Amino acid sequence: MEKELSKVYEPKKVEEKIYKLWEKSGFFNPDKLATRKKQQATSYTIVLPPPNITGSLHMGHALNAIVQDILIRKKRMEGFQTLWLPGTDHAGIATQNVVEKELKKEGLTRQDLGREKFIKRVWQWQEKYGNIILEQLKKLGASCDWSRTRFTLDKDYCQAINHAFSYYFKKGWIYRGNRVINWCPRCGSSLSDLEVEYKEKKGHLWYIKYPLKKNHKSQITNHKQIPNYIMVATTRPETMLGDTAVAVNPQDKRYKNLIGEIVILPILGREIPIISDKNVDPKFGSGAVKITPAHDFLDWEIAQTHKLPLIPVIDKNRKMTKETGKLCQGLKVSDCRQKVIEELKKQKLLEKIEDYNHQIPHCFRCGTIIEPLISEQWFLKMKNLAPKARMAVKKKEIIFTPKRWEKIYFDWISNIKDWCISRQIWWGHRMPIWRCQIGSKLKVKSSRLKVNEEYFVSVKKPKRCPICGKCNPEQVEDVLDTWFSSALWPFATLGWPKKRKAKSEKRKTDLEKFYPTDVLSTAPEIINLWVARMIFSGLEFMKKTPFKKVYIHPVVLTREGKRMSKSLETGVDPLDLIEKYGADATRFGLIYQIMGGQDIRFVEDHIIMGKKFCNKIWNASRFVLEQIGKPQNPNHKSQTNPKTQIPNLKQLTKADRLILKKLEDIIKSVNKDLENFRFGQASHTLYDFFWHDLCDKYIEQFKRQETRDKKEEVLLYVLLTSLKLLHPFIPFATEEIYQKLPIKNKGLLITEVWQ
RNA sequence: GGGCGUGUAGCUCAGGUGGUUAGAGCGUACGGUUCACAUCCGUAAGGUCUGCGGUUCGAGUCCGCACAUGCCCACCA
Repeated sequence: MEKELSKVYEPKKVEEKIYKLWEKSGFFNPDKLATRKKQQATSYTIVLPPPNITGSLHMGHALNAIVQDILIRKKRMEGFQTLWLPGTDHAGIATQNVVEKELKKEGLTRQDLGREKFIKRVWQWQEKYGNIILEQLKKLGASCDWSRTRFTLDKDYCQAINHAFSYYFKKGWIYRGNRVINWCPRCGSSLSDLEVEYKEKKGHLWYIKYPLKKNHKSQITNHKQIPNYIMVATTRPETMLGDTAVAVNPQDKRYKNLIGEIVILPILGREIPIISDKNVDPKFGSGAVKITPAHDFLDWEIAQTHKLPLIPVIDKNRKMTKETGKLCQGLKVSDCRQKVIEELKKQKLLEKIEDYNHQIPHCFRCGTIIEPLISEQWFLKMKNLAPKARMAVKKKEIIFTPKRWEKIYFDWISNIKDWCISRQIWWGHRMPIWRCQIGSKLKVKSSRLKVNEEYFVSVKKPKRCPICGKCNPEQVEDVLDTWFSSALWPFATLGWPKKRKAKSEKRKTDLEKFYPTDVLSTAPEIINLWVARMIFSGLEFMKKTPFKKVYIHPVVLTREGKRMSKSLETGVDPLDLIEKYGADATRFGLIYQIMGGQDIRFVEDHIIMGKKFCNKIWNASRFVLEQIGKPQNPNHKSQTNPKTQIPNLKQLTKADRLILKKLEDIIKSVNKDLENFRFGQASHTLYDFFWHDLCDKYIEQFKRQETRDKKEEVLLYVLLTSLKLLHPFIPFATEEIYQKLPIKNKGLLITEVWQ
C-alpha cells in the first residue's frame, strides 16, 4: 500500500481496494469481533429485508441499505458484536413470472415443461441471477456478514417453514374454505387483498329490469300496486347469470313492499328472491343490487347471511361455465357481456346505460384484471395471532419511526381477515399437506368433514396413510404464499427451529445470541404484508417480538414527485450514480436528503454535493498529513496518540479551544440524531462542521499562524474524530485516509473506537 | 368514500417545545486563488414562508377553513 494519499481523489480505485481490505479482515462477521461492551446487550442485529431474486438494486434498496449500514457501522465501532444478516427471497409469483416470460421467448409454457422441469428451470435462473442484488449492495459498501447469507428456499429454511406450518395445523388454525378470492387468470393463482391494485377505468352502469313473478301470493294480499319489474344497476351485466337474489336496503321506502317477492332472472328465467340487507346503499344506482355470490366479495357476504346458493358462472380461465346456459357457455367474459346486452335489448329489459368510472382490480405483479371467483383455498386463522401482535405495539414493545405508521399497522391488524396462504403456482414451498383418498370420497357425502379427517401434514410421503391406513395419499398441489416464508425471516435465518444447546455462555447459538433483532428498516408499502406478519410469527414461535424498533424509510420519488417505475422508465439507477460519483458520494448525497419521514424527490444535485464533500475531506486530510509529516517542524511530536488523548487544554489557543468545543457539541448531536433515525440531520451537522468549522476557519487560521503556535495534535485529533463520525456515512474514503494517519497500533477504521 | 402527508429563494430541501436582519446545496452574477482542494475561495442578487381567518405582546412555527399536490386504505354493485 502506498504511504501517501493520492493527489487526486478517485473513488472507484479507493472503493474497490478498501472493500477487499474489509472482507479480508473478517470484521463483517460478529464472531470475529471482540465485544467491548461489558454490560447490557453485547450484540446488535439487523436482518436485511431479503430482496426478491428477480430484482436488481433500485433507489429504495440503496436507501434502505445505506440506512442499515450506517446503523451497523456505528454500533460496530461502539463495540457491539454486530450482525447484519443478508439474504434473498424466492418471491413466488414474481419469480415464476420472470421465468415464464423467458420460456415464452422460446415458445414454451410452464405446462409444456411440467412442474418438475419448470422448477428446475427456475432454480437455474436463481443460480444465475439470484444474488445479483447482494453483489450490488457490496458496491454500495454494505457491511453484511456474507458468510451468513440465507435464501428462503434453503434446506434449513424449508424445515422452518414445515415446522411452522405443522404447528399451525396441529393447533387447528389452518382450514380449507370456500371463499371469493382474487383470482389472477394470467398467474393462475389466488392473490391476497394486499396484492391487488385498483386502477380507475371508464366503464358503464347498466340499468336492467328484472321482471317480477306474477300471481305471487303476496300480490293478492297486498293492496298496494306492485310494479311488474324491479330495476337493478350493475357494472358487470354478464355476472347476472350467476345471480341468486336481488337486494335492497331495508330502509328504502321505494322497495319496502317488494321485499320477499320473487323475480324472474332475465335470459335464464331462474326465480330468485328480493331480500333486504343493510349493506346496500340506497343512493347508488337504482338502490337495488343484483347478488352474485360466486363473483363478488360483498355479494358473497350477503349470501352468507341470507343463506343464498352460489352459482359460479366464470371459470379460472375467464370463460363462462355451463351454468350460463346455451347462450353463453364457453364464451369469454367480454364476449358474454356483449351477448347478454344484446339479449337484454332484444327483450327490452335494458333501461339505460350511464357512464361510470370505477376501480378495477389488477394483479400487482402482472397487471392483469383480477377475476373475483369462488374457490377452495387454505386459510390461517388470525383470531389468536393478531391480537397479540396488536398488543405488542400498543405496549410499545415495538416502536415505529416515524410514529404515524403505527396507525397503518393498527388499522390492518385490528380488522384482519383470515390469511389465505395457498397459491396455485409451482415456484415456492409446496404445502406439506396430504390428502387421504378415502377421506376425500367421504367428503362428497358429508361436507361437514373436519380438515384433519381428510388431510394430514407430512414433509415426506408417508408409507401408510395416517388417516385410513390403506390409501395412497396425494400431496396438495398448492404452494404457500411467499409472505408465509418471509414472515419467519428474523428467526428462521438464525437457525430456528433447531433445538438449543444448553451449554456455556460462550457457546450460545446464533438464535440465542442475535434474536430478537434490534432494528427493522423497511419500506412503507410492506408494513402489513411483511412487518405485521413477522411480528405475530415472532411472538408465536419465539415468544418475543422479532425486533424492537421499526424504521420506515421514505420513498424515493422522481423529481416530479411521482413514483419511480421501471415500466415508465422514470427510475434512477443507483449503480449509475456509483459509477459516476462513487459510492461514498451516492451514500452521503442520498442520506443528506432524508430529513424526517417525508418522501424525497430525487435530484442529482445532492449527489454532486456529496462528491464535492468527499473531495474536500480528501484534500483537507492531505493537508493535515502534510503538516504532521513535516520533519522541519520543531513542534512535531510523533509520539502523540490521538486515539485516546484529547490535547491538553492549557496549552491551547482560543481557536484550538473553539474547534474542540465545537467538536464535542457535534459528537453529542450526531449521536442523538442517529439514535433517533435522524440521518439527514446528522449528515448536515457533520458537513457543516467539517467544511465550515474545520476547513474554512480552523485550518485557514492554522495556515496563517506562526509556526511555534501550531498544534498538530489538535489538527490530528480533530481530523481523526471527524473521520470516525463520518465513517458510517462515507465509509470508503474515511478508511483510506485513516490508513495513512501516523497513529501507533492502529487497525481498521471500521473497528476504531466510536465517540 | 376514508386516512395520512406535503405546499418556505429559479430547482431540491432544512427550519425540536412560537421570540431579534428566515438558512443550505445546486443554479445565477461579479471578483479571487502558484504554496490541501477550480470538485476551490470570497462577495452579491433572489423569499408578501399557498391563500383567508383565529389564538398571542409576538406565528414559517399553534388552531380552523379553503385551494393545490402526492401516497395509502376501502365491498358502493
